[in-house]
Amino acid sequence: MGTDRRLPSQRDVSAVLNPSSTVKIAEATRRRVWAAAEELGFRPNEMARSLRSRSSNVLGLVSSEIATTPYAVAIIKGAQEAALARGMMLLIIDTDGAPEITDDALAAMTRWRVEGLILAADHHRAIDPHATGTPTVLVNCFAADGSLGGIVPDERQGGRLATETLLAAGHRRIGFINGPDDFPASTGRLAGYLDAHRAAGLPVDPRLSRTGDWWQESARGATSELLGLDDPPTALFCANDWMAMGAYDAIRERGLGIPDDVAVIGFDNRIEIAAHLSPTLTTIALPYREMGRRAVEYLVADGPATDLVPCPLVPRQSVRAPS
Amino acid sequence: MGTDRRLPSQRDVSAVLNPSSTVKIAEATRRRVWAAAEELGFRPNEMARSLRSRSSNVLGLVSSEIATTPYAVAIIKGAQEAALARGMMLLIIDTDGAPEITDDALAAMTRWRVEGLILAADHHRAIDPHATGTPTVLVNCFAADGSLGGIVPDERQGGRLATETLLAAGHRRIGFINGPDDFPASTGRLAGYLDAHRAAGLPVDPRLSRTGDWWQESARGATSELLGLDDPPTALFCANDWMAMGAYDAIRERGLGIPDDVAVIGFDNRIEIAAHLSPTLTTIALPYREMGRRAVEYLVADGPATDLVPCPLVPRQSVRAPS
DNA sequence: GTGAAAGCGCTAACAT
DNA sequence: ATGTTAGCGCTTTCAC
Repeated sequence: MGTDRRLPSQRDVSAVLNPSSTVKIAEATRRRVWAAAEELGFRPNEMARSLRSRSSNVLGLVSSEIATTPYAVAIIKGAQEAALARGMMLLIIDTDGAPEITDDALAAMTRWRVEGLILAADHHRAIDPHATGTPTVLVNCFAADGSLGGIVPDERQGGRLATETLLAAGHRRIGFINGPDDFPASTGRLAGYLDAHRAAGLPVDPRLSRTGDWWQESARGATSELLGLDDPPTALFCANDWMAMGAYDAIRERGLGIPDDVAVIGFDNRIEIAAHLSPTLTTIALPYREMGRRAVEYLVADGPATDLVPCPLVPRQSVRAPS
Repeated sequence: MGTDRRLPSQRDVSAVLNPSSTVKIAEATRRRVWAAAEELGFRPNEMARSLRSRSSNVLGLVSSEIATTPYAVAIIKGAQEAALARGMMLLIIDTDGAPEITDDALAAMTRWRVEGLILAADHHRAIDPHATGTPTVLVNCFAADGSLGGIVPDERQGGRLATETLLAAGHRRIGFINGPDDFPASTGRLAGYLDAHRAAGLPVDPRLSRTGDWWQESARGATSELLGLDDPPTALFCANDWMAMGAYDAIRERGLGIPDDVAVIGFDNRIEIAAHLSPTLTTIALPYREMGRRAVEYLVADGPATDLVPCPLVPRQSVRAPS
């Protein structure tokens, strides 16, 4: 019975259980350790591990009002996925937008010695970031002073894609109902609308652009005006799905059909709306999950300072397929 | 110049910075410690603290598909709030419903030595919980074998409240469009519907109850049938907001008005729908945030084994105010 | 290849 | 009221 009955030392156990250890351990020892760990249900204590190795393997995510906003949660989800895939923990705190909670959250992150910090916002906007000693990425927001890298949706590409989708379906007069000027989403989506026209060699009729307030009613009015023009648009690009919903109302009021009389494309892909209007709404999605994922990559691999994530098309019924 | 220049010992620092310490420290020492901590930006290392004190001050929340479901996120939010208020960290992992991720999540929770575990589901249902060595609460779900305490919405009280709201508005014939039988939400809401009738001394006309599939179309059909009856209902209780949306369609098709010809009440308070229909939808809210909050209380204070959280009314325009 | 020993940053028990 | 010391559960030298 040549079985070695001595206990492996602590060091061996550590090396076996720790995939990242470089220490060489005999196969026999490995097996004994695994078997014992299995039998005892042993789980290494992460606190002790972190303390000793002076690396917590923890990333922090502090978000403002994300967890209360139906869709932006996907940012958290994406970050979570990426972190777990790398064997890291994600510490998440949502602040509801309250500054004192943000301070507390940041303090907590420091006490837990997070190795990187993700600051995320519920909608694309500028923020005034606290300086912490920790590597930090911004998601869905950017530093007003440009001091920090930010991962944001490529609004311009999205606006262009929306417009091109309409162009591809044969439309030549495309109305645009935008949000207020002071949102990055508005300026970006407008730029994309213009880009698409330019690329197609088509003139832009300024009378076809209106500004709404992101809400349904404003777009209903704007759509009515647009449809009342001598040479009305045959398609409408609404800068968000709520406004697309308002456009639907106005189009129906005139007894017109979607997509045959007027095609409509939205932005944001709020599926509770987009997938349930009739006809269902073709729209551009905000790549939240991907943004969360990239935030983690950025922190661990030191990615680019600013990252524009493309917004994909979600084709549904409100735009005819190209012929 | 009586200033004491000696450094306070480690023990004093620990006692001062630790609110829960019972050790008595002189006021002068306290001040010196605070000042130094402030100046150095000192933040105690939570890992070391947890390791030594053999208590992690961490709670774990593992949820299935919550972070991808627009509203149930509020469970996480509520739990977060309550945990932070008690100075505890909440470790959150959403599993997307995949069993192997759940196992990983549970293993991670163990390695971080969580002192309590919250298992949450995206909709009210029975689950088959893993046994872990850690105190566990279920939220929005219950153990099929009754082995674990669960915090769930009081569907029955909600169904009763919905029905009573209609009764209070003067309605006597109330249609009920329920979800499929095999959901706790369906059986509970039906029981509440019956309760309200019984309490009001009103008979229940079985022809007024229909079963939908939670989706808009099914309720549209059911509503049409109901409205085609010789003695049609003057009010409709739809077991969720999507179905209320379908009821709206059917009511409009008949040229009837809401709430004057037919009142409608929904359930779930999916605000993206409820607040944006016209007229806006009166509905019953699921108390997700409160449920998350209670889960934490349960774990730290050893609350009741099963907890039914009341569902509040959210009055909007689809039911006339009581006269 | 393996074992022994030190020490991460704290808290708690024991002295003074 | 304050200082000293041991040790939480690991990882990492360092000697063998």
